[in-house]
Amino acid sequence: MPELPEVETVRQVLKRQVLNKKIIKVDVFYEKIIANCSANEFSLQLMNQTILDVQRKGKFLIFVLDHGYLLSHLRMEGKYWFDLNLLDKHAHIVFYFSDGKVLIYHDTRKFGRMYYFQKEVDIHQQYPLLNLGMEPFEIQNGQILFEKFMKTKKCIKEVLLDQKIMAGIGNIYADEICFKAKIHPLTLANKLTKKQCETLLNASKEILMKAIKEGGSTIKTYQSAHGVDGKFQNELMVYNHANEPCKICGHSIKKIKIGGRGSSYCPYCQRKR
DNA sequence: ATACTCCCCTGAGAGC
DNA sequence: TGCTCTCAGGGGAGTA
Repeated sequence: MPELPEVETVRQVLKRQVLNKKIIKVDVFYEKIIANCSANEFSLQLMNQTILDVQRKGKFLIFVLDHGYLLSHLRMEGKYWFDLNLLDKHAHIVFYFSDGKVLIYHDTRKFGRMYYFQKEVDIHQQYPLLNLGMEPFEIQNGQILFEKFMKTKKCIKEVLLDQKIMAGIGNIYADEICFKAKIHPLTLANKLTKKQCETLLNASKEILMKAIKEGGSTIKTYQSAHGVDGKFQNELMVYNHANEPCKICGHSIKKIKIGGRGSSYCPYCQRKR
């Protein structure tokens, strides 16, 4: 669920809540969340380590510890809570700190994944970060996108969701970016002009920045922290607005399936060319 | 390399 | 009430 703006919001919340805390115990109730080692080893490795920083790359959270790194991908429903009273059957991992505080990983659909790496490894050269493309903010100009798009046969909506090409964009923001750039989501990426690539890149940066500023989008159950709603859902132009009039032109927002994902767009503002 | 299809999970809401 | 179906901010494996 969470995309770059939501993960960034979670990162900021985490940084306030767990920075410099020392882990004294880790309970893993659902082992498959731990992707690259056993739950036992995971707990053992984390014990007695202090959280020195919380970083982010794309949709991955990176807990920097004194002897290693903990990577966390929230996928669709992953979230972090800080109150032991909120423990329920969907709380899969609990970190206990030396000051008596806790960090709970909660994930209704159990899609989220965590990875532990020793400090010696360069995590950016290691799966799963290895294949991540640059974030829109790191891309200087549309020319760079244009060149990447030349090499694919996919439509722009699928390309925006491909983390290898650009990292951080998910289904909500992909639709919003296409709308802002006035590009039909089924347009083949290799047919986009350099000017459109420039527009698309700028739209990506603007929308993601604005969303971060607003604390992300709170749709359905998702919250950056328990009881904390984002505000960007109020700014959404097409996502979650199927069959409603377009806020710009009044035509009805359409919803179709692209690559198995629901895709909303305005058939008038985003005419195919 | 790319296109499919299916899978991992649970819950909400629609339709009957 | 209860069943069945579809859908959901993601990503990966297996197969042609």
